[in-house]
Amino acid sequence: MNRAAPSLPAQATQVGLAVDVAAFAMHGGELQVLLVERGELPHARDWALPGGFVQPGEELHEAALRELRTETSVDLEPRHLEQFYTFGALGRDPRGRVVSVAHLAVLPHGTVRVTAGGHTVGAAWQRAHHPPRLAFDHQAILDRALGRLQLRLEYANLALEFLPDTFTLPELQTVHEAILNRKLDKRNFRKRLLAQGNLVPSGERRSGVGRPAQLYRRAKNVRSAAL
Amino acid sequence: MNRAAPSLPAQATQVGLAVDVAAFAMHGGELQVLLVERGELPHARDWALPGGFVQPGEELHEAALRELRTETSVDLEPRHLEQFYTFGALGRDPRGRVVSVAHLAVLPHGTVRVTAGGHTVGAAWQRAHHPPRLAFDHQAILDRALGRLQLRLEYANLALEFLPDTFTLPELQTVHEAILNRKLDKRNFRKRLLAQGNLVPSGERRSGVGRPAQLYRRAKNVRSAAL
DNA sequence: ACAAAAGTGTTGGAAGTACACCCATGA
DNA sequence: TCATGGGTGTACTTCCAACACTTTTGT
Repeated sequence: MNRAAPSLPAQATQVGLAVDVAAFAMHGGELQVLLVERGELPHARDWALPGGFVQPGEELHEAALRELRTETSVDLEPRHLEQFYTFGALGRDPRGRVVSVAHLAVLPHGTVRVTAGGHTVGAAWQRAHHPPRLAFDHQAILDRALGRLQLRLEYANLALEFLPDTFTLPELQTVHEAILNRKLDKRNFRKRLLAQGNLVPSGERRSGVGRPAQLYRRAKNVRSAAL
Repeated sequence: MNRAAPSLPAQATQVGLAVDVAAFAMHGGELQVLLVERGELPHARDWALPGGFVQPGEELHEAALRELRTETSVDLEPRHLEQFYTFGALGRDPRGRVVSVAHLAVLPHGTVRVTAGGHTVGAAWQRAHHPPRLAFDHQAILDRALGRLQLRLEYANLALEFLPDTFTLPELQTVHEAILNRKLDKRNFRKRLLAQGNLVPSGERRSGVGRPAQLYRRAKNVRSAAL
């Protein structure tokens, strides 16, 4: 280790460092993404992913959580957050050079209420596969986030994060279908998920319109989706 | 579009923006990573991944290519480069806050000669799985790069990038083994690769010590590894 | 002839896909 | 009784992993 701690050399470009968060949840059988309505220029009144500038002395993931908290009132644990790509193209922000480290977040079930704060005038869930027009290059960020989310579905049992403690298999299947944006075969889906051994029947059943469905919960030893 | 182009707000943290490149090649049947010996503080005389600060008006991938060119004399096409993770932890650089966007590069076969330039005093290939002690957090960057490289091997026929136009199946297998860092079964390997249909026998054979091996080239329609 | 590396097939298990009917309940 | 959604099994295919001997060449 060197004792000397010289400061940044002159040729080091100084840029604005930002984070953006693509936060997903399931509502009404559809995959939703959390968006905010900007209150300031540029792109005032446009929808955007929650995000903003990193503060001095703040880690990237801390900044992402803070922005999410202040702009949408959603308080998240670090383990539900994953950095997935950095957007730094020239001209992506009209104010100057801003590099944004984009994060993927999976919101635990029940995170429904969102309220605008900070510099935003609105915060709302929107259909992830059919969002409104987005500010900056946020559509590109969202596209890449969706791709990453689908990749994660294979490994981690990510879908469980979107559901309450107990849930039915048809509900779980709906989550998978919403993320993958396509229909799955019921029998094959159940076979695969149950064979995995991560689900245990709770004994209870849930009545609805048709035949009541068996309720399941995640097995004890299953680690919650490592993002 | 807004006409107004306000400058960055006061709360925008300004940080040093850097890129680093983990560039790989095959030499002597082993996966090698391109390292430079630093000539300046901090970490003078330590080995590091090629990289440096992004210049104003320069895209991230351009900066990565430029640093690679000036520090190691390796000239690369953009399609051989992929951004894979951004390292921005506080304290990762003693000079101040520096965020580094790390890139993965696969060097086309034949890229052997490297010469130090810029602020470096040395440039050399080193064993990717057994590198010397690295400066900053570059060991973590290298680890993640290796992981990404292994993932890429499945999809894209990445391994072909490491070989000349014509090559033998044992050579191709060696590349896979070097990247995965484990041995593969010869028969299964050949079956899988040939079934893929991306290889065509060139008709020629290559003589060496034992029985001569059939030479192959990639099929016409095979896109070269999309990184 | 021998050393050295290339080349070749079969079998078993695991995982995925396609596909159609019966069951339990509430209205 | 009927409408609604829940629940079940089989056959086929594909992919992967394990495994050992023969062939061709140079020396």
